[in-house]
Amino acid sequence: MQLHKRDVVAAATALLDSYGLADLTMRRLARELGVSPGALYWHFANKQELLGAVADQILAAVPEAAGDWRARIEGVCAGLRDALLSHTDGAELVSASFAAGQSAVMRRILDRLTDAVTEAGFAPAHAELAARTVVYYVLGFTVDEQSRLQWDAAGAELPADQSVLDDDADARFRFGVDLLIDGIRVADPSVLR
Amino acid sequence: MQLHKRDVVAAATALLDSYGLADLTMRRLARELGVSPGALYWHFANKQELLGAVADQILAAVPEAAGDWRARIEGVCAGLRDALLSHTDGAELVSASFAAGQSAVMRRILDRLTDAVTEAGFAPAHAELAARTVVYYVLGFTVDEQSRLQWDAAGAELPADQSVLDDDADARFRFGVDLLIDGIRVADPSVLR
DNA sequence: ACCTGAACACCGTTCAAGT
DNA sequence: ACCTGAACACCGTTCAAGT
Repeated sequence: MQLHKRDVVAAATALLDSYGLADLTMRRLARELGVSPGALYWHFANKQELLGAVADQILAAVPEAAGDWRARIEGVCAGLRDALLSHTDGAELVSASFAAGQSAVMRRILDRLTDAVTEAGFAPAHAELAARTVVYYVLGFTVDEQSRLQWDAAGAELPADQSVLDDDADARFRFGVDLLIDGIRVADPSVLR
Repeated sequence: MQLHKRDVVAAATALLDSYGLADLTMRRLARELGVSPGALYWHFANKQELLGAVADQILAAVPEAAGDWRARIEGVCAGLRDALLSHTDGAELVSASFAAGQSAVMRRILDRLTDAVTEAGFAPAHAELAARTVVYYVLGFTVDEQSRLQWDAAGAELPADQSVLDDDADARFRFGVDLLIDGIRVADPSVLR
């Protein structure tokens, strides 16, 4: 039967979860699907475009956030991080696809953050810059966190050292988000507080 | 004559500047140096380690920054961005090497930023988190900026559209840095204003 | 329209053997 | 100690030809 885009993306996501980004190759994916490597190029222009589709599938799990601008920023950040952490190398893949301009969903998330910052009182151009700063933080933090997590999971068997207060990754993550929110709160001239 | 680490790094940097990161391969580098590919593995454990050495060479141009904590953060950020922009794909290379933990100089830059944030009144653990946030911003912004710059340089010949106020990249960059500095200023409980 | 087969032009890494 | 030669096990992408 025919090969459809969604089957390809589903198989790619399965490959990612089982073996990681380095083993997500066009040839291996084709083998898994029982087709020749060339077949994939009927459905996707190149590997970047396919990875962008996988990134968008991962990001589909990020929920809409409600509340005031502050709560919405916090919600989007937490949801984004959770989505990235639930797939092997998810942060690295989405980060690369975003940088390559291949993730439509990431752009929508950026727009939602821009809206929230606009509500905080920023002019549109400045709001997008602030929203980008938030995205860079979430991606950078989570790429880092996930690489440590995956390194620890392979072998290392937790050294159980300074891992009581220090490794509360959630709290560390929120600390950075709050720093950015504080910056947004005071940087805007129209808000006194 | 013998091959030395610094010759290898110099040739790699030249290759990067001329053809970009995608064409900086172990085989091509060996060809350029007139040795067999295997020779490189006597001097470097693997490609990641070699790229880390190239990243550190690029980062050697980042100057020490003086002044109060605020001026030092601004100085390091500006110096870092300048260093990245002066090599083809410099931001992407350094970003990847930092994420892979292969850049010793990037860790020192992080330490300098941590010192500055500590001087602003943060406890060490929080200071490093804030410093990381700054690094994620500079890397994210500059990867983005450079990919657009290089895309425009190839062909596109400037559309000359909304590129008067909007594309003042320096100002856009400083806006984000200031946002972070504002966040650092207010997030700390011991500093009033 | 959709896919195969086969090719093109490469990769990173290893390692016995040489000097 | 330092490097060669050759191999191993792959890559992404293209494209005539088939159905």
